[in-house]
Amino acid sequence: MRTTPLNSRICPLMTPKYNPQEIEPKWQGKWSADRLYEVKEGDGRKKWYALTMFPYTSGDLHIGHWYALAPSDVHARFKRMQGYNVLHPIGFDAFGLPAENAAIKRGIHPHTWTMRNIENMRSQLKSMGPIYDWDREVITCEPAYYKWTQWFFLKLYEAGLAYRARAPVNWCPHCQTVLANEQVLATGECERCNTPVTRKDLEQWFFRITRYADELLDHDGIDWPERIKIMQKNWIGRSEGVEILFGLDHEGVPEKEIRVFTTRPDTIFGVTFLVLAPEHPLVARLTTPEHRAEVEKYVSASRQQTERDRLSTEKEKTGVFTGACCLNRLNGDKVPIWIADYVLSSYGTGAVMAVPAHDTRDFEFANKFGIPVKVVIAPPGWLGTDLSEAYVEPGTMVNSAQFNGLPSEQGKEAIADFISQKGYGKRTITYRLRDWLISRQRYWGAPIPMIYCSHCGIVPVPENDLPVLLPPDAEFKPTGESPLKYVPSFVNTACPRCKAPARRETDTMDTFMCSSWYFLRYASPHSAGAAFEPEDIKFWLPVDLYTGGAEHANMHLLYARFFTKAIRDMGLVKFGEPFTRLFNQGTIISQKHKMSKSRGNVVTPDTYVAELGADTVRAYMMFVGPWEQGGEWNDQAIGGMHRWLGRVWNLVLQDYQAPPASEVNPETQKSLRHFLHKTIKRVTADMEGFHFNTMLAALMEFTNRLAEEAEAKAVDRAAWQECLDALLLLLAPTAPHLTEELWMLTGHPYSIHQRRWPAWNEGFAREESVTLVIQVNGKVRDKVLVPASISEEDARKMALEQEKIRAHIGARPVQRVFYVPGRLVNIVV
RNA sequence: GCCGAAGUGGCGGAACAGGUAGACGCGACAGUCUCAAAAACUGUUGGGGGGCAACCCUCGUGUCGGUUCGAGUCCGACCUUCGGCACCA
Repeated sequence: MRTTPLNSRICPLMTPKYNPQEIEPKWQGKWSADRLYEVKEGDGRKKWYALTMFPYTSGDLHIGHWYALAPSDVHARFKRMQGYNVLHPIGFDAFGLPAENAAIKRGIHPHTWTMRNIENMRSQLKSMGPIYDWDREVITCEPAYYKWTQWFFLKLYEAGLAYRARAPVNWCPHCQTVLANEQVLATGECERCNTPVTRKDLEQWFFRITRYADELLDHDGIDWPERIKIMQKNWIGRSEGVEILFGLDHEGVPEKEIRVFTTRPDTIFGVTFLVLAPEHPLVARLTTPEHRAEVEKYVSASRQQTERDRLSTEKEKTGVFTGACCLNRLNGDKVPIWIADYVLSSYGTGAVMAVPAHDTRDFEFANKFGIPVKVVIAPPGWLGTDLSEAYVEPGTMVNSAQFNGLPSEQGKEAIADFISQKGYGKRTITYRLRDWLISRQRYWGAPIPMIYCSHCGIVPVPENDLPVLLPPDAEFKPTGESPLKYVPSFVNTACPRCKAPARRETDTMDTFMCSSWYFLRYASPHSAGAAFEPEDIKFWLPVDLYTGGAEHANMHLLYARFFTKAIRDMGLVKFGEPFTRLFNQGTIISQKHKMSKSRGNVVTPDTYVAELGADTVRAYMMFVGPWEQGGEWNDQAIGGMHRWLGRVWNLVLQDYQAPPASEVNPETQKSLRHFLHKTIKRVTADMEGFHFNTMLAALMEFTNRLAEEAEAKAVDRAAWQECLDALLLLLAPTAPHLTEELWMLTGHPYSIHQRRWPAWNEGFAREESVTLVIQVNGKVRDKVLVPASISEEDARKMALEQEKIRAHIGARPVQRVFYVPGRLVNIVV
């Protein structure tokens, strides 16, 4: 243990004080002037593309941003020191509603607001000391970028992956725009502003992401967290089942069938009614005159409901009878047709066959409206009595004609086959995933490059005319229609095909379109003639390591995968997965809660950087807990990190009093070397596994040991210096400024960040002696330091000879002895 | 309701692969320095009990069971917290 204060060893006049305020801007300036972090292709080094989800231009980086960005930077620096050619770029997700809302609220143009925010964020980012090559910065709202966003839209259109359709869509009354399904919360609220979302029938642009549903379910070959893969699988919601046609025979109704989708064809003999979604196109035609008033009332009421009300599972079932019936072709039953809002028009066929005996929802509905319940799957030991609740498990088929007696799992297949043979329906697969709605009725986004001509119909803007520029002079009235609609100079154009006057599409694109390809642009940020250069893509892509929050599982991460697969099929890239490895960092919380403006617990890094320095903030972020789990921001604890960096400073700069050769202790020297190599090994492994908290703990233990050695003065100068050099190199990714300064002050050539990561020698890292634990009946009774090479025989013998152990054994005979090499001996008596 | 992650000192967290629970840090307490305080540094710090003492005993990783020579770690049931999905037929 340390006995004398370190400070007493340091001459205050000779040694500079650790002053991050001075050294951090100094080195940042020098690195920038020297273009130390400039990224260039093809110098023979292996590439490493490490990407962090780029920030939205909200104006201020809070500590959550740093928690995403700083450890990524540390890891990228580590890879760089390992000899990789590292691309670790930064940019800004710059289109989006908040800019427009700010414009409305404060009278600033969204462009001004955004660019001002970027400037502020850029200087905040720079204060962190990252290895970003600012020449590769990408800003999605710049015409040079969104020109290519539009170009990709045209490519998707050409490929038949972009289409325009009228559909009931999610509408946010507050944002005054439509939203994609992924942007509506489970509560039915807008993901951005938490306003309950309503429904509107609108003609909108969609991307055919559903065409890739099966491929998106396949995560083979990519190293992603299980959790995210499961979230995507649930979201895509593939279910295999049967589409069954129920016969219709109604005067004046041309359709002779209703299509229903079911995953339980084994229950078809238990159908006692059919339910259509209120929006189902057949509703109006099938409803009989005496039920018309009631049905119309119900349809208009459900149309007005918010998504939240509509989807609430708490709510009691409602519905009305249409007066019409259809035919169950398997048993000739006449089946009454109801409408109810628990059936969704957007899933399956918008119609379900209701089997109250074997579906909880149908059971509830049948009970309420007095519809018969017919058991067709017998629960084990069933006596033919009425069910008190739906039986949804497998069982034995009954009341099902020729299928009686079959186990229901088998019956499922048998009936599916029977239905397809008879032409009553076919096997099919349904997905929960819907096509991606990308139109937005707002100003601050990339205009959809389409033109409507009264002669030629929908005509794409020719590639040569891109970009379709956003007019700077739009009014941002939130009217529910795109502000671009009211800019005549924008709207009015000539048809590219027939030259007649035509109108431009005035909706803009969902900003998730902008972020679906930004990772490609970083490879060729200045390419003017293309979205990217194939050879750059070939060199850098796919992204080796993508880090960011898990909240994007079903939005950005799904969209980007779809986009990549789509352009792969166009032949633009050769890979189908953009991000080979994904890592999700946890959330940093403060005062036990997630940081939020409303709670007033948002921590801003700037004040800590100003007070303690960026190195302290970087290191502290990584010390609060495992990166994937997040951690708690603690104002006290960060002081501890600053103290430790100060101790490193003093330790490195102190004048080590090496002993004369005769007083050097070879044992200590050896043991210190072992500690050093063990530390290099630990730190390397922790870096590789993103275990930054334990990596720093290992470095702290190492500095504690060095402080002891500074007192003991038993190792020679070379050994001491070797330890200090390694300490600085191991700490360089975490505290780039401090280590650069100390590297210089200890007489090394600039720059530490161009040095190689230290290597360990396995022979030195290996333990020479181990503490052998001796247990009696599983309880630790003694510990003995033994050579690591001790033989099993010796260990057993030695254990039984220990005085304390003999005392514990007493007169009892030894029954068994367990030996775990290098760990313990357990004596059972 | 379903899916996923996690429950360890006063606090954040360590513990590879079933083998010393509590590394590292914060806080607290005591001390050094100081007129004093702050800062810095040094020491102690899971609970209970015993010993003049180096130490010793005992309980202890959300709860209850189980497997094992041995369980924070594996198995079963449950409780709590946090994420995601939720009338998806």
